[in-house]
Amino acid sequence: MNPKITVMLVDDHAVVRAGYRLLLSQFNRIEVVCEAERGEEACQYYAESNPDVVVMDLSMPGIGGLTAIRRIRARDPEARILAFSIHDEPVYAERALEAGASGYITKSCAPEILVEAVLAVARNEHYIEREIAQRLAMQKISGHDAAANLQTLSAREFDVFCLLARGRTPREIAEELRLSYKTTANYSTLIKSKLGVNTSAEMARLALQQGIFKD
Amino acid sequence: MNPKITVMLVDDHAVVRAGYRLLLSQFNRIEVVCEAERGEEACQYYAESNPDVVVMDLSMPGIGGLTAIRRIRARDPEARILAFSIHDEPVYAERALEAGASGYITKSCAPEILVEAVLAVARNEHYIEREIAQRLAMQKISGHDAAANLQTLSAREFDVFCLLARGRTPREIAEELRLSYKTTANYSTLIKSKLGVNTSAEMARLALQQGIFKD
DNA sequence: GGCTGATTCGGGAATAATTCCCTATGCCTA
DNA sequence: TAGGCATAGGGAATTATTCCCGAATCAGCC
Repeated sequence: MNPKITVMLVDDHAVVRAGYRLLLSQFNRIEVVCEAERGEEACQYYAESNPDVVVMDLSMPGIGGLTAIRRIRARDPEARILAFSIHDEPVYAERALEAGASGYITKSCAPEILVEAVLAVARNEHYIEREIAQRLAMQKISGHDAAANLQTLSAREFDVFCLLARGRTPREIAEELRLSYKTTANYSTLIKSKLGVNTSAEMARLALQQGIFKD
Repeated sequence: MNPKITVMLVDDHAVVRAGYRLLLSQFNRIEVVCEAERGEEACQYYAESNPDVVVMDLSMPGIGGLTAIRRIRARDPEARILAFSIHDEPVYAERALEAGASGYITKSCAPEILVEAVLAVARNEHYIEREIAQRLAMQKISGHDAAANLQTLSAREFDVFCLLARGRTPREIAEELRLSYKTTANYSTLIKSKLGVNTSAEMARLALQQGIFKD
C-alpha cells in the first residue's frame, strides 16, 4: 500500500495549478505527482502516472473536463476523479457525476474542503459540496431544471421560445406567426415560468447552450 | 522604504486565494497582508491596510472587480492594482486599464508571471500580459472592432450591459450595483439604443459572440 | 358516439416595466 | 471657465407583463 495519496491536477490555468499544488503539498499524506493543462493531456498522463486521485477542472479548452472524465473512466473504471469547477449551478455537478466523477466541489469552497474531498475520494467515497448537494436535491423535488424543462414545452410554445431567444419581441412574433399580441405575450409569460427563467437573455443563453442555434 | 511589498488579494474563491497566498509567499520580498472576497470588502480593507499592490479578480458577485478598481482609485489615485482575470479577450483588459488598473494578467499565465507582474506594478510600472497586449495592439491597428458598438459604451454602461446580457433584470441590477431602479432602467434603454438592439436576448447573443462570457 | 385532457388562441384588468424628457453634480480638458 | 461627457435619478405617459378567465380544437380512449 502506497504511504502517500498520489494526485494529478488538471486545470488550464498554470497559476491556479501552482496554487493547488502548494495547498495540497502542505498535507504530507498527499503528493501531487503530475499536472495536465488540458483534457487530452490528462488522459495520456493518467495512463502513465496512474494517480490515486485526479483533481479535474471542468471548463477547459479542447475536449474539456467532462469528456476527459469519460475517457479516463472508459479506460480505467476504477479511476477516482474529483471535479473542481467554478460553477455552482447544480446542473454542472449532475453532468460531472454522470460522466463518472466521484466528487464535485466548487472553487468557492474553503481550502480545507479541497483536501477533505481529495481524501474522501481517495477512500473511494463520494464527495459533493454540501450546498450543491442540497440544491440538487431541491431541484429533483421541484423539477426546476431549465434544460430539462425545455422538453416540457409544447410545439407552439417551442416556436415562440425560439423566436424570443433570438431576440424578437412578443409583438414581432405575433405578426410573424399571425397571432394576436395577447397570445404571444401570454406564451412568453408561460414559457418563462416553465423554464424557470426571468428574462429573454436567459432564454438566449439556454438556447445557445442547447445548441438550438448554430451561432 | 518598506522592505516588503504588501499585497491585498481580492477573489471570491477562497481556495484560489489560499493558493495565491502560498505562491506569493514563496518570495520573501512579497507579503500578503489582507484578503477580500468581494469588491465592497476590497474598498473597505484597502483603506485599512493600505497595501502596495492589490491583486484583483474581475469576475465577482456584487459590485465586481471593475467597479472596485474604480472606487479604490477614486479614493486613492496612487493605488496600484493588478487585474487578474480568467478572461483573455482584449476587451476586458481594455476595461480594466480604463478603470484604473496598472496591470492585466490572466489566470492562464505561468506562476512566475504573477510574481513578475506584482513586482512591476509595485515599481509603479504597467504590466500587460504579452499575448493580450499584442492582440490589443492588433485591434487598434486594424480597426477591426467587431465590438465597435460595445466600445461606445461607457464604463458604467458596460457593467449594466454585462448584467443584462447575463439575464438580470434592471431591478436586480439596481440592487446589485446599489443604484436606483430608475437609473438602471434608464441605462437599459440607453444601452439598447447604442447597440441597436431591441431585447435583452440580443444582448446575450452579442455578449456571447464577443466572448464576454465563457459559457 | 361521448368523455377527458392537453393544446391553442385570445380578452380584461391590475400591476409593473419602459421610454422620453428633464435636472443636477462631478470631472476632464481645451 | 465654459463645454462636454459620464453618472445618477425624478416625473409622467405609454407599453408590457402577468394572472385569471373562457372558448375552440384535436387526440385518444373506453
